Amino acid sequence: MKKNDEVSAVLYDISRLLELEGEEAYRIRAYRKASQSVSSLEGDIEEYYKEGRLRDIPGVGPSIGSVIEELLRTGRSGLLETLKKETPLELYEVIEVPGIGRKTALKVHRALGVATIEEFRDAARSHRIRRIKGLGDKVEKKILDALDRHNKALSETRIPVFRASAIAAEIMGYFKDCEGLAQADVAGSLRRRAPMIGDIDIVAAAHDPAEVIDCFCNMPITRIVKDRGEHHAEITTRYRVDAKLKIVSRDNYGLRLALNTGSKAHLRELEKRAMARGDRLSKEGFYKGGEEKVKFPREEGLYRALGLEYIPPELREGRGEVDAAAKGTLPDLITVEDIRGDLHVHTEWSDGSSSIQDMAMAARAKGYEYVAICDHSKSLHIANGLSIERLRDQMAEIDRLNDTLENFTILKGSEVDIMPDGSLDLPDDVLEDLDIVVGSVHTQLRQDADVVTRRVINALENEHLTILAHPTSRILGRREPTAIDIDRVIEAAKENNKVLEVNAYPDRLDLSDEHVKKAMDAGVMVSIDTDSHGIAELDYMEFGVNNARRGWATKARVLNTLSTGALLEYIERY
DNA sequence: GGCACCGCTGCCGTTTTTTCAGGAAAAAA
Repeated sequence: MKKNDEVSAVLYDISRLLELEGEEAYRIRAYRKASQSVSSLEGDIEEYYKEGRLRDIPGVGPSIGSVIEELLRTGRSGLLETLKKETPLELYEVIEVPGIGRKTALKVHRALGVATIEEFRDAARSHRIRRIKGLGDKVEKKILDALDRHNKALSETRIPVFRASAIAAEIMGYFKDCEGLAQADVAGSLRRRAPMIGDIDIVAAAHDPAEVIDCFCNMPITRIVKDRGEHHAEITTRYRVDAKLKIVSRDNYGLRLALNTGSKAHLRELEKRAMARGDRLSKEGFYKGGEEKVKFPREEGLYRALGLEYIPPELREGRGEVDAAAKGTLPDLITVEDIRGDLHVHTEWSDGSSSIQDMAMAARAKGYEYVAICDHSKSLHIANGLSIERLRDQMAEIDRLNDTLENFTILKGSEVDIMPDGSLDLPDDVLEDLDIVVGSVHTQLRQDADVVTRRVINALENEHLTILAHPTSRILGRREPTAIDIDRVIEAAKENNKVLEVNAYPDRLDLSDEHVKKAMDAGVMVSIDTDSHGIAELDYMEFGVNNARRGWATKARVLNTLSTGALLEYIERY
């Protein structure tokens, strides 16, 4: 298999150098695709070569085929070597930094001979970049800021929860075939459904611990076994995320699961609670009256012993959940089953990939009563935003489709851009003909706090707007939220009876859990919507609901738990 | 540069605005 990786790496390097040179995009993409294809190849590429089947590999044609052939025959690539003479490969790392483009990087490289990220940083710090013709102090500062942000991003080793969930599901799938296993659960921050996950914690009980450890260390996704003991193991997966397994006793499984689920702040609260009741809870276990050791096969028993309602994992963040559980005032959390429709989805009319009808059918198949088609409005050109005329056509199309549907309603909506001045991208006479208006900020994301806050509040004061979508515009791990003052936004939503979205798109989760909590505390409604751009993405709902649960959201405060009639009435009223 | 589906070809992601610098890069879904 090593040869496959080697070939894949060479093809990838070629694609990067071609990109640096400004080669035609499709040629770059062809090499990249071939690289990907070779790396995910099941068989040995040398076998393909020997059998003359290289071109059976998807993305490999005559040209790339001969590059691979040369590589396997001589161990070298003439094309790669020629390209390397022109441009150093390290320069590619610079253009990968968001905010520094290819031409700027090349210009700096040619003027100063610098190539690595460190050299660029030095060049910017010593003000050598501002002296290059065509660049100035502003660009120099931009480069420095971009490199700083990049540095911060590199030290972030966590991954978004939806990716961690998929990896954990894969691990649990392998466990099914492990005979020595009695029981296993995901624990840690993933069980709490935190937005970003550092590593995947798994707690298991075993008939045969050695076999289970073996099983874990020999999974197909295991790349490196970092640590291995009689009752624990730690691996790095091929997704570069670590997974830890702890084998615990069956009779105290519940307590161990709770201790391994955390959070630290939550456990500290539990320990304090135990102490106040004359008991003791620690890593060693639970001691009734400080002396008698009590075991809990199930978590519920532990919480009961502490005189608490059972606290769902999503709430275990030390944000007052233990007090609430003691008083019996924990929120009755929203569940996926409570959701009756999706109020923010796209179709092929703008930048989605499915038709209106397919989105409607898929939504109905999920058991929903309604779906709101909210394609982009005219100003968002990159997303193929709808002109007023096309929007009118779409509304007519939805009317036609609704006539054919029973027990399901397609709502006419728009994800209308909130313009930099706070006005909406559609005139009132269009807005009032829509069933639902979802407003979003997509441009000018770097406005000052006061400007962007006023902008959004202005939109919230528009009588036609129903929902404010992804209120902070954050993209997990990639883009910081806008400088918006969320407290003022929540206040304005309250005053104007507007709904704030919990965008379920997995790298948005916006509102954040903390912001959802603020909205709940303020008595503001939220709507959990997927922002789907195709039928498969309707399944993102689960991540939005999990995120809302972390923010203590209850069914009563989630707009899209309403029936179609109640929903339309609600929109009409406010 | 690869590929699909027939011919010697066209498609593969796109378009506009903002920003910095004086034409061009970067950002937005």
